[in-house]
Amino acid sequence: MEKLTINDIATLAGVSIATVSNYINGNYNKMSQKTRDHLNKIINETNYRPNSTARNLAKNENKTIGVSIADITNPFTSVILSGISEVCDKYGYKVLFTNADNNPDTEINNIIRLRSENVLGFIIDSVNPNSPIYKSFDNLTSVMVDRQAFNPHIDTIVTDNASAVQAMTEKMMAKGYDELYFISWPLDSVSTRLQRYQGFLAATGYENDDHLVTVPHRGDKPLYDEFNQRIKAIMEARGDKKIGFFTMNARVFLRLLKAMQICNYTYPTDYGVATYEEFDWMLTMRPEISRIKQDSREIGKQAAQMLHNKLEHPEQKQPETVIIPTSLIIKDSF
Amino acid sequence: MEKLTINDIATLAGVSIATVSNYINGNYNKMSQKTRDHLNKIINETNYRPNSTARNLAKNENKTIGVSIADITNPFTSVILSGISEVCDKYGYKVLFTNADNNPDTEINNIIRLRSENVLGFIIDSVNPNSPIYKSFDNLTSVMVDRQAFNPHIDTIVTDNASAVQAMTEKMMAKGYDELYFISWPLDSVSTRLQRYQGFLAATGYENDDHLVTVPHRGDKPLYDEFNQRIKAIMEARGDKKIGFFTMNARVFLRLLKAMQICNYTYPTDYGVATYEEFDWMLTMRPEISRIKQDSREIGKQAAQMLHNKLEHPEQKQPETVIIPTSLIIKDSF
DNA sequence: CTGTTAGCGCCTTCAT
DNA sequence: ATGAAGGCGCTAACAG
Repeated sequence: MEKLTINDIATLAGVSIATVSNYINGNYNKMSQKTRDHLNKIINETNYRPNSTARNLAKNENKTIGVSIADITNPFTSVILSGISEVCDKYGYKVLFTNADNNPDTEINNIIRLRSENVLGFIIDSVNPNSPIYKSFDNLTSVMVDRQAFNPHIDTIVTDNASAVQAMTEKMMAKGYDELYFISWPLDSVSTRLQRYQGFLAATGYENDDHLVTVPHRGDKPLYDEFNQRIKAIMEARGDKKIGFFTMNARVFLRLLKAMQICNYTYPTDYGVATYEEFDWMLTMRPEISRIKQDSREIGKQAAQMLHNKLEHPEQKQPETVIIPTSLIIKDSF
Repeated sequence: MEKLTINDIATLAGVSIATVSNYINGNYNKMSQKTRDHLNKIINETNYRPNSTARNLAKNENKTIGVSIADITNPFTSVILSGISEVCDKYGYKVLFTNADNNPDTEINNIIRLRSENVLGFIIDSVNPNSPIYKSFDNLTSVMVDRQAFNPHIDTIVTDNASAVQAMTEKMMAKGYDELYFISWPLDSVSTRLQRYQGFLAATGYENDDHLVTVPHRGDKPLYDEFNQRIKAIMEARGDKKIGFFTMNARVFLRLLKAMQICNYTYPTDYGVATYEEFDWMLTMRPEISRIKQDSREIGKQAAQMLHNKLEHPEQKQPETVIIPTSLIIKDSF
């Protein structure tokens, strides 16, 4: 079964390729009912599919957007992608997918490949939004998501980091905690981490980093033993101070919980806790966890919608930052 | 900044388009070092990118594979996608991504769109592998993943369902349980659910479905209240029989846990439990959960590898089922 | 080493 | 209502 071309169909049907082309494109008014039916029959029988590469070339358009994802195994990210995908479907964009596996170099390669595919636009969930490669990007054809560059020149959809954390931290403070700690991956220069930490600082008023605990790393490898020691030390030193922790995302939250279990501390008795991110599995924890819920699907949807708008109505503008609101869910974990 | 074509570059450089084409394709032996340098300079300055649509048309090849995902927000699935993506990168395939959001109709549309894109091959994580649309698929260009058709005519990569569950159930039986229940979404005709249930039946020897508990649904909506009642009834009727549960995936496991919490039962005292699937958040549960761990990344990788092999060496063969092994992790939850 | 030319499969005026 | 022909941007012989 060879690949059929428009020519084959034309000769099979005994018409010219122009007529077949018109049929394909729904210009039925340009042919008799008879040829229309005839073509319909032939095309069904032969199961002919026009070559979309040739179509794209001829029309000089390629309704494809490139999506560069930092780490698709992150549940938060996969929900973003579902939002992107939904909106792209709606507008008829194809989605060219790449995944960087959290590796900045892979990400750069992905971007380069996407570019050479002549995609119409980009949605980028970046490992490192400050990478020089984005300097060459055009705010007319790209949208970034989640992590933000220090000096963004591309529209970015982010979740509400700082003020949500600030609000949650204030709730904790209102419960009379003597000390609050912010637990995080190494801040490095990741905007989401920094912003969340800023919110924490704004609420607590701490003026140095004594209450910042990051999971130690050797290279890429987290050193959980050291982390556990650190937590243990903090707990043992607490005396009769009331002590609480805010974890910067769900994974860190799990690590904290684990560290606490090892030395037999339980919340909310021995310590209070709240976290950024919400997942299903939190629903079965007792007492329930206070948490900040973000609408990741909405992030994806807005990113795709915004890109669509820009592609339809190109207009050089100052880069914009859209903040998707979060919701505070307060339970009895502190 | 207009789109540059190979022609523009040729005139700019004062050479023919053939030379430019050769340069683009790395055939440097077909030109002098001088023109090579010259072209290099021009292309860098102009930031020229060859139009990949035109290239694909000219070479009549399109190194793209279409990926149809049932539900990308499922953590299990997103790991599969990461495996697919990794191997596709390695071989230089682009990934055209679609997501069905668990909707069979959306899935069919996605497949149709993918097809008209003239992708080289398909990897399909199907909502409904028995859909008639797959009848028209060719085992030369497609691989399915996870769920399996009753009468597969396409190679399928699945996880070890039946025998893993059987092994786990046998471990439970060895602990002297008087009754074991299999907790699941409605079996419908989903192969993974059926196979896991078969494993359960094989181990227990139950000859009817009295020990199958599915989460009741009204349409698409799960009726958790009814489910909770059902669990409660089972627990209250257990007398002093030792009773255990195997949950068919992590989400159902969470629902069972929740139902148990509502009536204040805890494992392993009041009941025993084990589940299919492993996720990070299980690590903090006390006692730890006995579980069946599947290597979903490997599923994705093998699917992509297999597709690649088929595309390179087309050969009509009987459809094959590849079973990726799982590992039993036995803890103190039963 | 470099240029000419005929396609790749389809679209789109412009005639008929 | 239908057909002929040029063109989309690039590749791949084949000449020179």
